[in-house]
Parts: sequence; C-alpha cells; structure tokens
Amino acid sequence: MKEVRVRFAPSPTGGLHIGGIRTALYNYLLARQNKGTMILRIEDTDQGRFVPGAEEYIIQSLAWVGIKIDEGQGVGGPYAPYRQSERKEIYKKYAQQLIDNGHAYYAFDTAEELEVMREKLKLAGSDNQQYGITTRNLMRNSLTIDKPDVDSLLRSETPYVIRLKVPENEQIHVNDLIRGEVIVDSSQIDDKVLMKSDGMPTYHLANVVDDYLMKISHVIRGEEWLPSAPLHVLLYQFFGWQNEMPQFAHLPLLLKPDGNGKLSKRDADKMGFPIFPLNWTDPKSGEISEGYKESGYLPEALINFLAFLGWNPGTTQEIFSMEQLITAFSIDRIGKAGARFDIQKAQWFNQQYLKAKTDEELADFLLDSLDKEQITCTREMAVKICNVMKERVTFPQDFWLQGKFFFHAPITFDESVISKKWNNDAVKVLHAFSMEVDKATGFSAEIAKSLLEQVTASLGISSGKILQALRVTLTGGASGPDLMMTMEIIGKKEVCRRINHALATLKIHAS
RNA sequence: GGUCUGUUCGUCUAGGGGUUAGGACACCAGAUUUUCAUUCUGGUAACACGGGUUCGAUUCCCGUACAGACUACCA
Repeated sequence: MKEVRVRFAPSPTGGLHIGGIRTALYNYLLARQNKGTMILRIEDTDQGRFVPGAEEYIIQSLAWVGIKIDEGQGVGGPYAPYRQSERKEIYKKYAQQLIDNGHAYYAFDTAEELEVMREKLKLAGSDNQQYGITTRNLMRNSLTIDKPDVDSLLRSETPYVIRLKVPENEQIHVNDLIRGEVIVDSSQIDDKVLMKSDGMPTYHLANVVDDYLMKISHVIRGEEWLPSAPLHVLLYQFFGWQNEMPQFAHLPLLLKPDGNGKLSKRDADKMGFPIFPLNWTDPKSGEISEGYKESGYLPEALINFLAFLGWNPGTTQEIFSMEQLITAFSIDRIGKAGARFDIQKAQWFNQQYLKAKTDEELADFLLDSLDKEQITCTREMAVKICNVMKERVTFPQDFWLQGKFFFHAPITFDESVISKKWNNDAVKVLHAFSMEVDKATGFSAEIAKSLLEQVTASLGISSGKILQALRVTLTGGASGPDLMMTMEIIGKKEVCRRINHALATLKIHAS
C-alpha cells in the first residue's frame, strides 16, 4: 500500500468550526495509524473572504486539541508553499495545460450576462440553469469566438475565466470509502470555473492540483463536497492522473441539536454552547465567541466526544485517549448518516476526564481561577478542596464557582433552607456547637463531627434536623461537599464566626 | 425545481434474513450518603411507510415519505 498522506485544508475565513476539527481528527487518526503524514494546507484562494488572524487561529486550535501537523503551513515541508495564494503560478500552468488539450476554455461573459442566461433558462422552465453542455455555445467564450478574436481579447486584458469543458454523455464514477460507488451523469455537472478573473484558481482546480502534487493518498472531507467529487474525478482524468487519484471519504455532517440542518454558529449561540475550539474575536464586528477551551472543556474530552460523532469502535468502550483512537480507528466504521450535535454528551465526557485527574492536577485549575480573582490560597488547601469537590464538577472552573464559600463567608442564605430548617432547635444546637468549637484545642473534620454529636446528644435533638441549617450558615447554600470536611477546610475560627454571624442576623421562620 | 446522500430508543450508536433488537448520554425510580453530587441497581423508550423476494424481513430489492447537502468567478 502506498504511503498514507492526508491533508486538512481549511479556508481562513473565520474561526475554525468544530466540524472542521472532527474532519482534521479523522485525517490525523488515519495518518498516525498508518505511520503516514498529516498535512495542513491553507485554502485561501478567495481573497474577498480572507480574514486576518484566521490562519494562526487554525494552527493554534489544532495544537490545542492535540492534532500535530507533520508538514504544511506553519511547519514547512517538501511541497511548500502550503498556502494556495502563494501557488498561483502552479495552477496557471495546469489550467493552461487543460486549455491546450481542449479540456478547458476561456469565457468572457460578465456577471450580468450570466444572470441573463440563467433568467432565460428559468423562464423557459429548464431544470438545469448551468453554464454547461447545453448553454456554452450560446455564450461568449473561446468555443464560440474565433481564435484571432480570442487572442485579441486576451491581449486587451478583458477579464476572463477559464472553464472546464465537461464531456457529454459520460457516467462519472466516484468511489467513496464511506458511501460506495456514486455515479453521476456528466450532464449534471456544469462547466465549472477553474481560474477566476483575478488570476486565482477556484477550489476545484487548486484542490486537485495540490492533492496530486502533494501526493495525497486519501481525501477525507465533509459530505458537502460529495456533489463536486465527480468534477474532481474528471479533472484527474483530464490531467492523466487517474492512477494517482486519492481515495475519497466523504464524512457525514454534524447536524443542529434540534431540528435539521448543518450545525452552524447561530445554533450554537442560540443553545449556548461553543462552536469554536478557542476564543475567537471577529476582526470586523469585534464580536467575541467563547471557545471550548475557555468554556472549560478539556481537549482530550472534546476529541473523544468528536471522534464518536460519526464513528464508533464497535465495542462498548467509550473513553478513548488519542493513542487509543489511533489504534482503534477505521474508515469502515464511519457512519453514513449525519450526527446531531448533543452538548450534554460532551459535558459527560468532560466530567469523566476531569474525574480521572489527580487532586494535584485539579488543584492547578482551582489555583488558576483563584489567581484571576486575586485570591491567595496554599497549594495544600487547594488540593484538599479539589479532593472534596471532584465528584461534583463538570468543568475546571466549577471548583471556584461552586466552592466560593471556602474563601468568602456567604452573603446571602438559601431562602428555602432558612424557611424550613431555621428553627429553635437549630439555633440552640448551633449556638452550643459554636461555643464548643471555640473552646476546642484542635480542629478537624473528626473533631467537628464528635463535637456536633456531643451537642445534639446533650440537647436531645437529632443531628439530621440541624445539618442543613449548619450548612447554610457556613456556605449559604443548600447543598455541597461533605460538611465536616468543609468545616475542616474553612477552619475553626471562621466556622465560629460564620455561625455566630448567622445566629445574630437570621430570624426564626419555622418552629 | 434538479442532482446526490441519508433514515434503528429523545440523542450518539451496535447489530443483522429467525435476537427478549444490545450499549452509552439524557430522563425516571430505588439503594447508599448529613444535603446535593458521585456510585450501584432497576425502568421507560427505536428498526419512517408501502410493496416485493423469502417458510420468515428491521436486515436484501423497488417505490413513497421525510431530512440533508449541493446547485457561485465561496470553500
């Protein structure tokens, strides 16, 4: 089998969509599994849509999720340059080759003329308003204009494009690794523009030429490319490269969580989940989109989640590291149908990966959050907090968000707990408990527990009845990690202070 | 409209001519827990429809419906 060389070829038109990450991932998995090469090529042939910063963003995003580029933009390689805008001359040469052997032609039609042609066809009730077999003879191109006139038009710098001359009555077979054989009649393919009037190639030409020159073995891309795959096959034939043609695999699409259609940034915004891997600021509008990273997703969790959207190992194993994915991956097990995007599953993966980390590792997250809040905390305490909280967090920032009470006395108290549990018994117990804690020589979860038992026993009140009240005085909330450990972490003095403060300010609601 | 692609629990999916159609997420219930969470146990829930082929079809074939993609001098 020939060397596996795959490419991820995004267009730098904005933030890198999460679906793009999945495409990159499948390419990467195939490359690694076969000791092949992962190539990053930037498809920036549309100068009108170029967005500054997008290319760097793509590179950083791939790096963050752990997809390493072996060759291409940012790392270099034997087939440089890897930015298509810098390969203009190459495409020009190949386009000329197509012209020379009659597979392409010059077209001088203006945008208005094209519009008129389409309108006419529409009015005539035609299904097919393409610039192609049936219409090319009616248009202004080198097929209808005499050669001397064409030459003078070219010399006079009249804007022109180069179009592919699609053959008549041909069945074009595309062999897709995921979908099998797809057959399309050439009448369905239009005379696609290969070279634009600004001298840049279109995707179709650039993609085929580059894949050939870069010796790409597999083209793994989204299903939205399936309709133009026959056109690409045609190009390989016209260039005489059919033996070097890569294998195609058109991936099922990532769909909106509700309803139908391709997952878009709009849906993500609406449902409140990220669409981009990292924070992305639109340079035009200044709009900031929060990324997966900044939202608290771990790259390994995101990758695991994405890998399972459209592929599965055929076993019941759910958790896969990148290494395991590389081993288990196979194109045969990629599904055909689009996959709805379910952020809940992503959260579950995140939780799994977070829980698998050591307290030490988790402490880094907490310390990080605290740093931003300008709160100092010893590493030892951070480790302890993470230990008691790790079973209840989904995101790294939850340690801080759900554990603020470790650092600040509560400002408000949960109303429902107060109204239900803040009664005479609770006040009695808490008052006595606070005094006992104050008197105690040492303090720990153990000590707190036995002191509380003593107090409740001597007052004849069951501890279950007042624990909620105790929690609310300490944390302000109705739920949280183990109360005794919480007290140990908060410390003796602060425990007394918070209880006494609550005792002094809260009115008895219940009896 | 045309072309292409697709359709198994709410979601991701396994499976495949004869199965109690399996797993995971989510949801619900029970157990554990000082609360919540975790964990454990259990539960609800699916082969789009209609024809064929066949002893038998969810599985194969053909239609229909529905959905999506594409239909640019965008990728």
